[in-house]
This record gives sequence, structure tokens and C-alpha cells, in this order.
Amino acid sequence: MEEKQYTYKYPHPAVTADNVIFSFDGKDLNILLIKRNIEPFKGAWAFPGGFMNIDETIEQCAKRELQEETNFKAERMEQLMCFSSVYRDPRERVITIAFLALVKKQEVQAGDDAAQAKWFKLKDVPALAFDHDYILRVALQKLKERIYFEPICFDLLDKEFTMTELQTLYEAILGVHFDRRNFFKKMLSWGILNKVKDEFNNTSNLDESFAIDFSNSYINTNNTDLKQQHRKRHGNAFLYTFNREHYEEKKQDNFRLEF
Amino acid sequence: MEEKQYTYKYPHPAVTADNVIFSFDGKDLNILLIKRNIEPFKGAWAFPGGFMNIDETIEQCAKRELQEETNFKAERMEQLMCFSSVYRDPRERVITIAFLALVKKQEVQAGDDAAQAKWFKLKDVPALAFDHDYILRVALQKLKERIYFEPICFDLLDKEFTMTELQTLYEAILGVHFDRRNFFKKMLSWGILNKVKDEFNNTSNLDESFAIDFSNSYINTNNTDLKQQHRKRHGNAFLYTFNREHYEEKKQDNFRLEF
DNA sequence: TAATTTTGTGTCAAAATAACACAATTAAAT
DNA sequence: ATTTAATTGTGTTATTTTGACACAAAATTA
Repeated sequence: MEEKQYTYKYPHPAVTADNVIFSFDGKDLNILLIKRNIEPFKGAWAFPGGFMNIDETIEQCAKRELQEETNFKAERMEQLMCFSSVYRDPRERVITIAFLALVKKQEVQAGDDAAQAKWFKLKDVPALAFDHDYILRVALQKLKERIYFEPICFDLLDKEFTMTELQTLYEAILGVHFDRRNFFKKMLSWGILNKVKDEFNNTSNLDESFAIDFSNSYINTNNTDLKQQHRKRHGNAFLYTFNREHYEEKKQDNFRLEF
Repeated sequence: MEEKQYTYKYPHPAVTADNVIFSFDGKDLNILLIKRNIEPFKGAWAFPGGFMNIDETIEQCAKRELQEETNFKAERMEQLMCFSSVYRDPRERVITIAFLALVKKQEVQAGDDAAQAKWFKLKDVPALAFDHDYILRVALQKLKERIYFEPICFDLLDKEFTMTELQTLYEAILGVHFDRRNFFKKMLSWGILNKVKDEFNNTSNLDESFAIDFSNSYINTNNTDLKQQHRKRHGNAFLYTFNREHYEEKKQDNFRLEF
């Protein structure tokens, strides 16, 4: 068996990408972890990730690993930071570029590596392999900062969501509590939400993009599978959708998602 | 002559750190560029940076390169992003982690590599080597975002500065114009600035850390060398210092530098 | 059937923001 | 030396935004 050797004049580190994958179950933020079934840290939980191929960017690597290990499609992926402690991996010098990946919550299927994969509520996250505890802390910080500049919340929610769900998500990320009426006011004042016409009884009086949202609303309503654990829709809670086109317009004029 | 060889089973990229070094001349943001005197991109301007040693973190690398190439001490260095386009360096696969470095403007002395080093006003920046044009755009974006969360402006100003200088810097970074009176009010309302007792005629009435600031104020006043190009102090402009201790206290209580 | 939870909705006081001008001082120009 | 131009410090007011606060109707749960 021939084993290829790659030689360099100076030592080179290996480079990996790790994905901190967030989702939202309607009540808490969740992150996806995989149980390592090889050394080092065999048996410990860690972020999904892997080595960068020499002919791909680190972004492509992160995306590929996400696909290979979870089959998820991320609504948003962005670089978090490079972690490069010298001894963070006992095998060889490995630096990693961590990514923030936001997905809509979905059932995890065992990945290719057959390692166990599981959603953890933030508060239930165990001690992690490598320096992943630290990476998680940085990721949470980044998430908090990002929410001021980008409408990332909608990446975590279903296409249609209630205002209460949105508020709960904001509260989960920022760790604060909002008065419901004030939250409603503020969100609506941005003018980037469309009220969805409920197929049963709601009379809504918004003037745009009804037809579009209504056309497939019941499809969405059917696959609220996982969310149902926490989404108990008392009364006839209005459903909203995020109007990304409108948001992009407003963004041009130095519009910010202040909170 | 013996040439060491490092071999790996899989190809490894080389890893560099590049510093986007910002300073402020009292009127414009400046960045430091070095003229490359070796291929590739010989003769082109680029950010100072270099290869990571196998026994140092990428942060240590960035700091070392800053020291070696410019002898500057950065008030703040933070990771910008990893840039990893496959063909960004024609020599071999090289990924770089770019850093944002904020320094007080100072004379550049020719670096070790004897390459020419020079401050450029942002608007005068030429086309850059590698993907450094892109890196610069990302750096500017980051700078804009950072200013909302951290008091980075003070890293670019002298220990003592006038309110007008501070305003000009904010305007340079954010690309907007503020009403002077409103800007004064807002800055002072944060309560993180100390008025410095002018050694000549100003009567200032703040109640803390006078003695400290006054004790070496004239030293600072003497070395406003480079700044003088733009700092024409009409009238007796008050001098202020940033009270970092006080800021750190306030930061605990979810205090933000909103603008 | 009763108890509990969730939903939608409006007012008002307080605080923050944004618009606005001028006289005094110093630097630059003549 | 004199004039001109630029820079400095300073306060009020109208508008906008924020934050506090309660209850009745509907759906779920017991």
C-alpha cells in the first residue's frame, strides 16, 4: 500500500473547520454535538467538523462537513474565529476555524461516521472535547453581537412564526426579558414582518405579500413537528413571516436592528 | 547545506497572519502598508505579516510580525477573519488570518526586511497584493461594527485628546456627520471621560483623577508631533482622557456605547 | 366544568434624540 | 499690524423613542 507523503521545508499545521450549530426548539437554544468514537477524546462530545482539503476554502470545508455529518442545510454560516492553541490537539499541530451555523431545528440522523449526534439545550451541554468549551463561549458571545446587526433570528425560526416565539428566541439569545407589548411594538415598527393570513379565522389587514405567504402556509403548518413540544398555540396567535426583500431595502439606508 | 523536510500524510496549507494596522492623524484614518521587495507581487503594497511558527499561536504570530516589521505596539489587536481562497498565493496553498491592529500614529522606521513602509490615508490606498484589497474592505466593516461595542476609538487617539478629535474619528470610521453639540452631550453622558486640567488657563470642574492626568499631561503635550499636521487647537480646546477603569465598571451592567 | 395559561391590545410619563445659533478666541492671510 | 477665516464652548425646545403597566377573550389543561 502506497502512502503519499507531502513534504515542506517548514512545518505546517493541519487546518480544520468546526461548526457550532444552533437551533431553537421554541423555548431554548440548542446546539448539535457529536460523540467522538475515535481518539483523542473518544467518548467525549464535540462540535462536528473535520480537516480542510487542500483544494477547498475553509468555508467550503465547513459546509461540506456540515453536510457529511448532519445532512443539515444551514440558513446562515459565518466565521467565528480561528483557534490556534499549540497543544489543542494531541495528535499534531491543528488549528481550527470555527463557524457559526444557524439551522431550523430538525431531526438528527446518525452521520456517516456513525458517531452519535444529539441536540443539547445550552444549559445541558456537557464538558466538551478539545477546546470546544471555549469555542462555545465565544460563539454565544458572537451570537449576541450579531443579533444587533443582522436578522439572524429568522434563520432559526420556521418560515412562519408567532410573535411570542420570536420574543422567546430574542430572550434566549440575549438573556433578558422583554415586556410583550413593547416587544410587539418594536418588532412591528421595523416594518420587516408580514402578517400571514391564518387559514381558519384570523382577519389580518396588511397590504402586501399575502397571496405568496398564504399559498404554502398550510404546508408549513403541517411540519411543525419538533416545535410542537413547546409551541402551544393558545388563542389564534398570528403568524408572521420575515420580509427579507424589504429588509434588504431598508438596510441600504443605514437601518439598524437596534434593541 | 542540510534542508529540513517536514512530511505529512495529507497536504497541509501554510498559515500566515496579516495585520491591518489602523491609525488616525487627526483627520483621516490611515493604514500601514509595506512595499514588497520579493516575489510574488514584488513592488506592490501589502499588509505586514508573515508565516506562523509551529510553536506559536496565530495571535503570537501576528504580534511578532507587528513587532518585527514595524516596531509598533498595538493598543488593540483582534482577529478579523480567515481568508482561504485556494489560489490567493501563487507559491503554495496559504491561508491567512487577518488581524485588526489599532495603534497611535507614529513615525514608521524601515523594517527588518528593508521594505518600504508607509502610512496611507484610506482614500489614497493603492491596489494591493494578494487578496489584501478584499481584506481591507472586511477590516473597515469590522471597525464600524466594533465601535458600537468597544471603546476602540481611544486606542487610536493620544492619551489626551480634544472632543473635536474624538468626533472627527467617529465620523471617519462611521462615515457620517454629527452635530457637535449633540456629540459632546452624548460622549459626556457616558461618563467615561475625564477632563484634563490644562496647564495654562482652563478651569475644569470634574471631580476625579485630576492629579493623575495632570501629572504627566505636559509630557504628552510635547510629543504631539505627528498629530500637529491636523490638530490646530484654536481657542483653548479642553483635553480629555478615557477613564478605562470606570468604563469597565459600567460594562458590567450591560452598558453599551450606543450611537 | 373549572382552573390555568396564552393571546391581543393602548395609554401615558419619562427619557433620549435631533435640530438649531452665536459670541469669543486663535490661526492664517494680507 | 490688521483683517479674514476657522475653531471653540455652550443651552433650549420640539419630536421621537422608550419603558412601565392591566385586562378580557380564547384555548388548553386539570
